[in-house]
Amino acid sequence: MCNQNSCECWQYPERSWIQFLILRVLYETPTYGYQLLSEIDERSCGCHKLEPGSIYTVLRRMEEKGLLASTWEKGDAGPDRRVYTVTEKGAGFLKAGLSTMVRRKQLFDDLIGFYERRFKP
Amino acid sequence: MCNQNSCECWQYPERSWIQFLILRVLYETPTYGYQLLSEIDERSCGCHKLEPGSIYTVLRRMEEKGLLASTWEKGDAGPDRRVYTVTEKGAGFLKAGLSTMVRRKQLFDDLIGFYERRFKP
DNA sequence: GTTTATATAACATTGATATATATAACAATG
DNA sequence: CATTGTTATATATATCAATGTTATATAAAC
Repeated sequence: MCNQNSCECWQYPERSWIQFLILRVLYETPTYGYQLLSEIDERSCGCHKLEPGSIYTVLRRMEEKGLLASTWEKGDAGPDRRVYTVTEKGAGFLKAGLSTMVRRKQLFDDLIGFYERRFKP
Repeated sequence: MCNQNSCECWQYPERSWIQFLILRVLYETPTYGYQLLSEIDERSCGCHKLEPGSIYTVLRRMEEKGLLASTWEKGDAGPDRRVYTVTEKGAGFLKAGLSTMVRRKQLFDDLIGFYERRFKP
């Protein structure tokens, strides 16, 4: 099924799905928490709504782990924003996680196929 | 991106990924924990190895939640086996979860595409 | 006073780790 | 033959760290 038999990723990317989403977005465009909320909402077409409490907690913990770094910036309006960028470590984490996801793609597709066969309305 | 804007699934299927794998297998062929270990290992090509301690804990909790039901059966060899089947509630849970996964497919594919563009060796 | 923006304590869920138990089959030993 | 030890099969559970949610609080700018 897969083309590799080993898995160097130290954890299940499915478990930290949101962290990979966040890293993927920040990798291309560093931004701040409040913006990420709508960004992720948009990209997932409303299927992946996050509460503010979730995103800020996750962002803070990711910075503690050294996956992200932040600086304060003045916005056009409203209070200052904490802008996050992906660190080198964060990029490595993202790469390893996505690599595992790629290897799992067929397992994922199998689940989709199963749904179409058995449950599709 | 998605074709629906709402999400009736009460939780992220990514968070309980393994539970959906288990339900998907048991839905077609009821079996016991030890067998599930190799079944899932095989289907994921060794990318999704589970320790016995994980599968039995998950199975027990899924039965507590009413997603699975079990009966003891004698095997050809070795000790008796606890064979699990998917309950009606379990099937509904599986259907709802997979339905959400389908809606997330494009988000998933976007991550795969991102990997190919940015990281592929 | 509404929108924008961040913060955090407390919590439930999840799956992993480590460890324990028990049965059946089989070979070796006495 | 009977016993012993080993391996493969099979289940169980306590404890733990990671994860994301909930609820709530704070504050700046307009």
